[in-house]
Amino acid sequence: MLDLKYLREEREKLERALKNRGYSLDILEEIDALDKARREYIKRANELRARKNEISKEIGLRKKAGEDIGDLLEEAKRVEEELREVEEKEKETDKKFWELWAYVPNIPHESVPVGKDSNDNVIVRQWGEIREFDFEPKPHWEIGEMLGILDFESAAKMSGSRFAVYKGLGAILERALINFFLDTHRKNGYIEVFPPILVKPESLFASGHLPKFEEEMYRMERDDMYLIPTAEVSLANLHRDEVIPEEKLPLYYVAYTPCFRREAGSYGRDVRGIIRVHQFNKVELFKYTKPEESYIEHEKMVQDAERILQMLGIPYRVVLLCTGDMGFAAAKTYDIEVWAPGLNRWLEASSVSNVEDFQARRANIRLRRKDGRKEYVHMLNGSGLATPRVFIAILENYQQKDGSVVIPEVLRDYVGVDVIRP
RNA sequence: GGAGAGGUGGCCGAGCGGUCUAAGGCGGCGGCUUGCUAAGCCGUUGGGGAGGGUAAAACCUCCCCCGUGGGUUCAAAUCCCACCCUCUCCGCCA
Repeated sequence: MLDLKYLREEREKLERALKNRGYSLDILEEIDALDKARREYIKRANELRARKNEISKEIGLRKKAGEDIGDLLEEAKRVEEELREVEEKEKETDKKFWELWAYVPNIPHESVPVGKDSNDNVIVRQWGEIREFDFEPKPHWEIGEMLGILDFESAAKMSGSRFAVYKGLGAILERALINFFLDTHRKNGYIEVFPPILVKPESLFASGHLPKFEEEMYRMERDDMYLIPTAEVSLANLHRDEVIPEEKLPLYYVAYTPCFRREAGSYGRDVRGIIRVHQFNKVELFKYTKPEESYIEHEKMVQDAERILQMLGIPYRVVLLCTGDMGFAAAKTYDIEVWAPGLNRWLEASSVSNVEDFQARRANIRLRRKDGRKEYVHMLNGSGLATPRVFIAILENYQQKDGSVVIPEVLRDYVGVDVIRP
């Protein structure tokens, strides 16, 4: 949620931001009108309540003195009547106003390129040698099935499409990745957290996933709980309604969780393999920072995620998303894409965003300056990393002509073997 | 799932229909005193909103907030209803 100053005082900035993101400006008129109306109602209601308080106080005094209070009771009735009317309108207007305001996305940072869609994203850097194959590299699902470490048939039987069963060394490799990610980030100063993955709607509102992305999530109707689409949700709620002393910032967190996504609206896309599945594992990085430090911390977070891929020897590129391609809550986002030779394409393995104070305002998380002043903190999130895409990259980049897959050196202690053979 | 207890300011804790503008304590901050330290004394100390004020602050006025939402009343922390959360015990289960 944005600061209301953008609506009231810095309207041009807001309009430019919406335009650059490809949003229509139409709702702004309505929001603006609602804001003005609601303030009028607040003003009138406050006046009436003030009078009401006066009357009550005077009744108390007069009663004690044994005087007549008939005229006051009458006035009180009139005031009460008008107050009810005004309060009702106020409530209604207020509700509509905040509903609409909650749909307004974050303002992109000035360093974000203006653009329409992913074609306008900017490749910032690329790392690693793209391997030349002396045979036709296979897609990961073929490798995985051939090695007996991925089983899509059984997965479809128990859960339907877009699920995978990891077996044997496949299961071990998956677990190895999670542990390797967690261990590495922990050594870089992140506090490890294992949060709930079933959360209340308020938590999703705070992280910015509700109300806009209801369709993307699995909901437990009986208890009105949701399965998290990312650990960002849990980590963004870790300090909800808290005031953090500035000397405690920045706070670094890392969490492994399963993530659940309905993938509504992507029917028929990436249906094979584990590119796009309903349930996957992800290690998430999260930071709470002072506003003046968030962009430095953002760069550092990207590098923390990149380091993992360097250690694994997987070629990747860092992409700066343009205004039209960024997520709702983000002010600036870098994607890290890994090279998948079997698919002959780049796959997003991480998305690292600075949401500035957008979530902090929704979650009410502030910092206390040394002089006692309070400000909203800046919050950052980034995958570090999502396992399926890395799993794919390992299988496809490290595949050998005989169908075996070499395990990257840093993972060998975790997996227990150097090569997965047919 | 059953039974019970409880949710009040940063924390502890009183209050049970009208100076609650929430006692008192602890903590924090400022000061005084004290040759140091401990202690003592005085003062101060919540959040949100609307309006005014300012270059921006400071500041001023009013309103709301005692778990949440309703209700009763001229008047609610206090009475009534519903819900949420926490804790204890029992049952069931991983």
